[in-house]
Amino acid sequence: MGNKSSQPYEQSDLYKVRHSAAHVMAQAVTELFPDGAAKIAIGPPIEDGFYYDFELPRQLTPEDFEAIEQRMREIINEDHQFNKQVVSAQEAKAEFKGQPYKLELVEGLEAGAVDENGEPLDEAPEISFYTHDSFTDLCRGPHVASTGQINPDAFKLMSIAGAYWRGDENNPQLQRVYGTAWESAEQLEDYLWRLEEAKKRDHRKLGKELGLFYFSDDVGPGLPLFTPKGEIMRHIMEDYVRETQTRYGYQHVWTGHLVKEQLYAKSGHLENYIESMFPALEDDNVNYRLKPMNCPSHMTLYKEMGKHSYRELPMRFGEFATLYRYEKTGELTGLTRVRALTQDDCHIFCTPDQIEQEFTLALQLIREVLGRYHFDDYRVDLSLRGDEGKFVDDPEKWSRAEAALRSALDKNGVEYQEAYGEAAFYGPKADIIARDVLGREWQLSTIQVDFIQPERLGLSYVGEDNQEHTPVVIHRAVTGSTERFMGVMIEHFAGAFPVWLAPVQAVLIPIADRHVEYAQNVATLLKDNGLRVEVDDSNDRMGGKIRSAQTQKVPYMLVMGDKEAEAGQVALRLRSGEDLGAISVDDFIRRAQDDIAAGS
RNA sequence: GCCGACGUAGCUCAACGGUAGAGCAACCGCCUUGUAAGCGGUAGGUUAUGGGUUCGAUUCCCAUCGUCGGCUCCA
Repeated sequence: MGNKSSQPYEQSDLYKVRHSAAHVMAQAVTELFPDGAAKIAIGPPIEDGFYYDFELPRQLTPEDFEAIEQRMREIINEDHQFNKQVVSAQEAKAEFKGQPYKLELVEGLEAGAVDENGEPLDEAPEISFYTHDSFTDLCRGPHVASTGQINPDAFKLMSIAGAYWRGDENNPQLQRVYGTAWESAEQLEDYLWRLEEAKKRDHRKLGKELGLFYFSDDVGPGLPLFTPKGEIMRHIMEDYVRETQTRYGYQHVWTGHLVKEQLYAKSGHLENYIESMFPALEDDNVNYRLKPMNCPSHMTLYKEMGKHSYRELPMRFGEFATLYRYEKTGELTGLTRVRALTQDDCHIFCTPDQIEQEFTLALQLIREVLGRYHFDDYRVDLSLRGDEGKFVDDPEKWSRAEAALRSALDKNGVEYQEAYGEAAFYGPKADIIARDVLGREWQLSTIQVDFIQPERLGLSYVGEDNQEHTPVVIHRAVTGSTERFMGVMIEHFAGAFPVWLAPVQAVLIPIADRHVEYAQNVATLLKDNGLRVEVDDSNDRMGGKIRSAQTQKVPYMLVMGDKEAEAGQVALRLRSGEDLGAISVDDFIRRAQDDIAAGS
C-alpha cells in the first residue's frame, strides 16, 4: 500500500478519494446506459485503487475507457458535494427500485444480518445514501467533501474483468471495472512505473529469456519443463533446504507418487478436495490417485514403522515430493500456480507438550532459509477456523490447536494478524508472508497444527504412563513449492540471482580465438573448485560476448586476452558493470567462494 | 470452471478479404577482436487446431485447445 502514515488505510484521505472515484465512475457508466439499463452492485476502494461491479446490456471494452474517464473528469471539475443522508429501509427500497443488487443489499441491512460482502454483522446498521450530482449510492462512506477533491490527473481506469456477485460462483457474473487513483499525478506515474517494473520482472518472461523453463501444449497446461539451467537451480534450492533441515534434526523420507484413494477417504482429503485431484487410475476395482499431498503417506509410514515410544518423539519427516493437483485451467499461472509441484513438506510427529518447541524450531529454520534468499521483511497470518464450511467438527481439539499456535507465536515474540475461516480443514495454521523488493507479498512458509488426521489414521505412541496416546502432527513447509518459489525468486531478484544460486556463475570471455584454449584451462580449474562456468567461444567480439552475458545476468565475466593468458590472470567484470581489472585465477576463486558463503 | 481479450518464424513484432515481412536468435563464410550488438550470406511459417461463409480467408463467423487480466478455489 502506498500510504506512508501509520494511520490505517481505511481512515486515510486516499481511501476516501478512491471510494469517491468509484462513485464518480459509477455515475459515468450509468449515464452511458440511460433509463436504468445499468444495474449497479458494489464499488469499494482496494489496494492502489477501486472497482465497481455492474450488470450492463453489453460488454464494456477498453475502448469505452476514454469516454468514461472524460465524463469522470467533467464530474470532478464540476465539484459536486457528497451529501450523506440516513434513510429508512423503506426509503432505500423506493430509491433503488429497479436495482436488484442494491435491493438485496438493503434487505440484508434491514435484516441486520449481513454487510455488503454477505458477512455477518453484530448489530443492525444504519442505512445511508451518499449523493453527488445526479448519482445516489447506498453507501456507508466515508467520502471526500466534493468531487473536486479527486485529482483529475491522478486516476486511470485499468481493466475490466468478470466477477461473481458477492464472490459466489453460483451467482450471476458481473462486469468489474478496475481503476487506480492517487493524490497526485506523480504518484499515479510512480504506480504505473511500478506496474511496468513488475512486468519486466515477470518470471514467465524472464524464465524464457534466461532459458530456465518452458510450458508445452504437448505436455499439458500447468506442467513445467525445466532446462538444464532451470534444473540446476531447482537442485540447488532443494539441496539447500535439505541440508538446512538435516542440520535442524529433520530426516527425509520417500513415499512415491501413487496412493490408494481409500487412504484419502480416511484422512478426509477426498471429500474436501476431490475436484482438485486428478481423476483416479483404476486397477481391478481399486482406485489409485496421483498424490496431491504427503500427509497421509507420511502418517502411514509412521504407523508402519512399528510401535513408537514417546522417547522417539519428535520425529520429523521431510520429503521433496512432486504432487499433482488438478487446478482449474483458469487458475494456472506460470510457475506460481501449476499442476505438478514439488513441496518441501515436513510432518513432525510430537506430543502435545512439544508443539511449542517444534514450532520454534520450524520458525528458526524458516527465518534462516528466507534470509538466505534475501527476504527479511515478512509478516505472519494466523488462520483460524470459520463458523461454517469444511472444518472438522471437534471444537475441543480446535481450541487446543489454536491455543498451542498462539502461545508458540507469543513465546517467539511474533506479531500476527488473525484470519478467520482461512484454516485447513484439519487445523489452524500460521502462514509466513514475505515482501519482495517491489513490496509485493508472497505467502511462502506455513506451519500447521493438526489434531485431527493423526487420530483418523490411527497413529499412536506409548507414553511415560505406558498408555497409548495420539501424537500431534505439525505440517510445515519452508519455501512452499520449488516451482512457485523459483518463480518468486526470479521476480524478487529480477533474474540477477545471488552467486550461490545463479545457474551460471561466470562466463569466460576469450578475446580472440587464440585465447580459447587458455579459457578452457581456466574453466576446468574453476569447475574443479565447484564453480558453474561457461566459455563463450562464439564468433562474437568481446563486446558482444559481454552483452550476452549481461543480458543473461551472469554474476562474473572473466575477460582474457594476451596479457591475462601470459600472467595466469583473468580480468573480472561484474554484472553491475564494474570493471575490477586483472586478478589471478586463485584470487578470483577466493572472491567467488567468499561471495557464495556470504550469500551475495 | 466462469467473464473478457488474445494466439502470425525459436523470440519480439508487422501486414490484412487477393496464396505472409522485419529485427534478434540459428546455420555458413569473412574479420581475430580489450569491457553492452563487426560485416556478408543462407535457411526458417499448412498464420494454434477443426469446421463454415466466400471466386478467394492469416484476415469474417462458429467450435476446440492454449495464453493473458480478473472471479472462484488453494490440502
